[in-house]
Amino acid sequence: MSERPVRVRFAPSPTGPLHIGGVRTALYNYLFARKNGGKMILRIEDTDSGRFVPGAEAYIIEALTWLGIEFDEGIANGAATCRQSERKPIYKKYVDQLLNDGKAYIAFDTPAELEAKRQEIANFQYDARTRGSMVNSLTLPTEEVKARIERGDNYVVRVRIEPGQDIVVNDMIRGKVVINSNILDDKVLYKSADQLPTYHLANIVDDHLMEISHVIRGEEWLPSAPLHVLLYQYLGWADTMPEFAHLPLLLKPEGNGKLSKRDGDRLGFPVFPLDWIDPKTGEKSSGYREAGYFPEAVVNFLALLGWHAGGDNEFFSMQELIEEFSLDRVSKSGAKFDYEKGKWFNHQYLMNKSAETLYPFVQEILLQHKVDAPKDKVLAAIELTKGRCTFIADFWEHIHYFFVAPTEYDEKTRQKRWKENSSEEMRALYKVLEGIEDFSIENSENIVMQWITDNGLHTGNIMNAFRLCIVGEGKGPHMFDITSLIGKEETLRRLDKAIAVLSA
RNA sequence: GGCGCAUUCGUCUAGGGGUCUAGGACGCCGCCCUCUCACGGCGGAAACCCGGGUUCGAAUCCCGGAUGCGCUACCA
Repeated sequence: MSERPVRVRFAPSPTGPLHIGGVRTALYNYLFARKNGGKMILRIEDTDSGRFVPGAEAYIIEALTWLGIEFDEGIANGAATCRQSERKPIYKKYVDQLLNDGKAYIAFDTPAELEAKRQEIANFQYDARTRGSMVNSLTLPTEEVKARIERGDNYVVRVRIEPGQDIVVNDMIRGKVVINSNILDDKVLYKSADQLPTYHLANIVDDHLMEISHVIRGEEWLPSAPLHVLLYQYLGWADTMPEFAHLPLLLKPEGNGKLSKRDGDRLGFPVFPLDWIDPKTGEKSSGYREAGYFPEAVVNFLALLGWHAGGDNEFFSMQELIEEFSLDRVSKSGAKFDYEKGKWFNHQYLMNKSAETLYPFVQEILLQHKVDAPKDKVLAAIELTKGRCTFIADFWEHIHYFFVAPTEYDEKTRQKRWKENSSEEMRALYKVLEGIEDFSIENSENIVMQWITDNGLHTGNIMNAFRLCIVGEGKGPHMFDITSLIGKEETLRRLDKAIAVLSA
C-alpha cells in the first residue's frame, strides 16, 4: 500500500442520464474519499463524439448534488471543468510517445474492412497473430505510411500487445486476477478522424496526470483492466499505478442481466435519480426525486446494495456511511435491485421526519387542492397520518378528510359498517356530541364511551358507522383525534349530512 | 465460441474451519394492540448450487462441474 494521498474520480460518459448503478459507483467513490481524507474528482469522459448527448453533463451534476455527493475538483459553478474532449493535445503527446517507443502502431484498416474480416474469419481479433496481414505501419513501408497520413487517410493508433505474458491485476475486492496477454487484442487508443483518444488511453493518461490513487469502477471494466495495467507499464508509470477496485453490478430485479435504462419504465419504477427527457426522442424516463424519494433514503438504500457494515443496523446517514465505509466490506457478486425495499426505506425516513419538516411539502399539496388551513391544524394532521405514507405524494390520500368533508361514502365500507339501526344510533350520537362543551380528544371520548356503555351499545358498530360519516371510508386515526381536530361544528355538519345520504 | 468474475432464504445480506439445529432486513403469512386503516410488538414459512478432496471437523480452504453475469467495437 502506498502512502500517497487518496484521490479518486468519478468519470461518467455524457451519453444520457446517469443511471442508478452509476450513482452507486459515484457514492462509493465519494464515501471512500471522505473516509480516507482524500479528494473526489469529477471527470467527463466525452471521447466518443458520436454518442454525446446535450444536457447529460448538467444532469449528472444536478443528480449527484441532489444526493449530497460532492466533488472537490473538476466542477466549478455547476459545470464540469475537466472534459476529455478539451484535452486533445495532452493525449496526442502520449500517443506519440507510445508510437516512438514502438509500443503502438498506426493502422489504416477501415471499420468496413474490419467488419468484413470478422465475417470472414470466426473470432477474428486484431492482435499479434493477425496484425502482420493487416494494413498498418508494421506491414507498410515507412514512405507509404507517411504518404497516407499526408493524403489525409483516416487511421487509428493501436496498442502493440506482446503475446505470451501473464498480466496481473490486483483488485481490492477480488484479489489477484491473472490474464494472459494472448487473449488481449491490439485495442485502438486513438482515432485520427476526431483526434480523440479512446477510453482506454484517455483514462490512463488522466488518472496518471490527476494522481488518482484508487480506481473504483464497475465490474464491466475488469476484463480491460489488464490492458490498463499494460499501458501504465508502456508509459513508464507502473510505480504510481492506482489501486483497482471493481464493484459488483446492479442487476435487474427479475430475470437476468444488468440493470438497464429500459427496465425502469418496463417495471414501473425509476432507475434514474432525476426525471430525464431524451432530447432526440422526447421520451421521458422517471427519476427518484420526482417519484417522491428523499435523497437520504436513496443514498441509504443504494449504499446497502453491495456493501454491508457488518452489524444489524440498516440505517445510515451520509456521515455514518462515511465513517463506516470500507472497500473490503463490498460484496463480490451482483445485487438484484429490490424496489420494494427502496420504498420501505423511504417510508422509514418519512415517518422519522417531524411534522414541521414535512409541513412545506404537505402545504404545497394542500394548496394544489385549494385547501387553505391553519398551520397548527396541518401539523397535527401530519403527525396523525405520516405513518401511513410512503411518499410525500401519499399525504393527500390520507389527510384530505381533515380539511374537506366527504362528498361520497365508500360503498364497501358502507355495506360492511352501516347497519340497519345505524341511522338511529348516529342520530342519538349527534345529540350526545351536540351537548359536549369541551370537544377535546379526551373529554369527548369519555363522554361518548360512557354513553355507549350506559345504553348497552356496541362500540365497534357505533365507531365504525361514525367513521364512515366523518371520513367517508373505513380508515384513519382514532375518531376523536379526527373530530377534535376538525371541531364540533364540522363534526355535527358531517354527521347530519351523512345520516341523510346513508339512510336514503 | 473465447476469456474473466461470481454462486448462503424469493430479494439484500451476516458468516472468514468447531460458538451454524446458519443470524438480520425487505416481502409474505399468523397472532397481539385496536373503533377502522396504519404504526408498533410477538411469532412463522423460507437458504449454504452439485460432486470430489484437505481436515478429527467445512457454509467457511482446494479442485472439477453446473449455472448466472460481464467483456470480447475506430462505446464507455
